Amino acid sequence: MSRPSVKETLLTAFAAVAKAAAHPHRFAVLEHLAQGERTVEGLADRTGLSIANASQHLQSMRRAGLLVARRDGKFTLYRLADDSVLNLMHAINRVAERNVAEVGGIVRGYFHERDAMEPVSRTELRKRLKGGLITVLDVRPADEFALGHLPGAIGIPLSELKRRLSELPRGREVVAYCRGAYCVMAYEAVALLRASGFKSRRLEDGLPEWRAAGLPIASDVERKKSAAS
Amino acid sequence: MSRPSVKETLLTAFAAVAKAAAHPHRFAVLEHLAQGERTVEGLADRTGLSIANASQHLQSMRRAGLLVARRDGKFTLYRLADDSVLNLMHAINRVAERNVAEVGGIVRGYFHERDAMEPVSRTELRKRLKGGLITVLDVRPADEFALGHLPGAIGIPLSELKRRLSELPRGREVVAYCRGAYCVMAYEAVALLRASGFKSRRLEDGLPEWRAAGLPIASDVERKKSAAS
DNA sequence: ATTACATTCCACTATTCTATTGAATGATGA
DNA sequence: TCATCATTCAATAGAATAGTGGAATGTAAT
Repeated sequence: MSRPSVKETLLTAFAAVAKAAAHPHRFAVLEHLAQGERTVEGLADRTGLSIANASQHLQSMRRAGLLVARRDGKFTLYRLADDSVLNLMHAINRVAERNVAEVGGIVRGYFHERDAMEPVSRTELRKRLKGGLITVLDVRPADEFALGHLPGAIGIPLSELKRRLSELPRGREVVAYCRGAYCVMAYEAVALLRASGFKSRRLEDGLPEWRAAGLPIASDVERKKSAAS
Repeated sequence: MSRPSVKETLLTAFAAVAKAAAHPHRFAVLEHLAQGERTVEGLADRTGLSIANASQHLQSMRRAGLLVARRDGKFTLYRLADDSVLNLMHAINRVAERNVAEVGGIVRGYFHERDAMEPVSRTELRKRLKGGLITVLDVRPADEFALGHLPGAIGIPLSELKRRLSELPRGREVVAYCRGAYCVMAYEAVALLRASGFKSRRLEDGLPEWRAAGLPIASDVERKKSAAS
C-alpha cells in the first residue's frame, strides 16, 4: 500500500478535478474565464475577491488542470485549459438543474417565466439572421463585448440598456445574449425590453458556447495584445 | 446581503454538485452505482469503506442531487439520480485525461499500450456482432453480470479468467468490457487474452454507457426484487 | 540602478471536512 | 412484543481548506 495503485491514482485525480470546480468563487471565476482570457486583477474585480485570494484560487485550478496561464509583460493571463472544461461546467449545470430542487425552481421560474420566454437556439438564430429581420443584442459589459461578440450584434451593457433603448431599431425582434445559459443578464434584458414594447427573446446560451461550436466571432478593436482588466 | 442573490444561490448550488463528486471515495462509489442500484453495505464492501462512512458519503451525495435512495424492506438502495450524473462523471474524466499529465500518461501508456490496443466503439461492436465472428466478454464480478450485461456476452470475472480460458471459443476475436472507459479490468483481460494467443480488443467504454445509449441489456436471473449486496 | 507594479508566497486564524466509534432508529419476522 | 439487522445519527479528533495582510519575486518603465 506504499505506492498507490492505478485505480487510486485515477480516482484521486478525478476527485481533484471536481474539487477544483467545487467552490462558489472558483465556479464564478470559471464562468468569467469562459468569456476569454483575464488577468488576475481583472478577475478579482469582477468577482469581488481580493487579489491574493483570487490568485490562490487561480493557481489551485491551474494545478488541477482546469486553467492555463501565460505571462504577458507584467500581467499573468489565465484562461480555460480546454473546451472540455466548458463541457464540465455544463455537465455540472445540467445535474443541478435537473436534480437540485432549488436550481430547477429558479430556472423554471425566474428564468423561463413561462413559455413566452422560450429561448432561441443557435441554429435558429443563424437561420433568422439570414432573414435579416432580427436584432442581436449583447448585454455583457463593454470590455467583454469588445473582446469578441456575435457577428452583427449591438453591444449595450445591461446596466445602460434602459437609457439607451433608442439605439435599438423598432419593429424587429431583439435576441439578447450574455455569458451563458445561467447568466441572468440576458433574462433581465428580455424582461426590460418587453416592458418597453419590444418583441424579445434570449439566446439559449452565451458567447462561450457559440465560440465552442466553431461559429464566427467578431471583435471591434484590432485585437490588442492583452485582455484588459 | 442578508438574502443571497440568485447568482449566489446558483453558484453555491453548482459548487455543491461539484463537491459531491470531489472525493476519491465518493467518485469510486459513483462508478459502482453507474453499474446499477446498490445497498449501503454492498457499496461499503466494494469500496472498502466502513458502513457508517459509506452511509455518510451516500447521504451527502443524495443531498447534492447526485443520487436517489429508495427503501426496499430493510435495505436502502441508492442509484444515480439521472443520466446527467453519468455525463458529469465523463466530463470529469475527459478533463483529467486531457489536462492532468498524470492521468493522460496512464491512459496513453498503461491503457492504450500502443495502437494495437485501439478500442472498439459501440457502433462498431454492434456491426461486427451481426457478422457473428466475435465473442463479447464481460469481466465484471458475477453479481454485476447477473444484474445486466450486453446481449450474448459471456460473463467471466477477471479474477477467474485465467483458469476459465477454455470456455472461450478459439479463433474468434474477443471484445472485453467492464465498468467503463477508466475501469482497468477490461485492459487486463485483453492483455491476458493476448498473452494466451487470443485476438482481443476492449470495448471503448462499459455497461453504463451502453445502457445510457438506450441499447438493449440482457439479464440472466429473472429480475429479483432487489440488487443483491 | 531605481522605481512602480502585478502577482505570488508565506504565516496565521477560523472554518469545514473526514473517518471512527458506539448508540439510536426503523423495519422485519418470529 | 421481542429480537434482529441495515442504516443512520451523534460526538470526537485530526486533517484540510479559505481568507487575510504583509513580505518577496519578477518584469517594465524611468
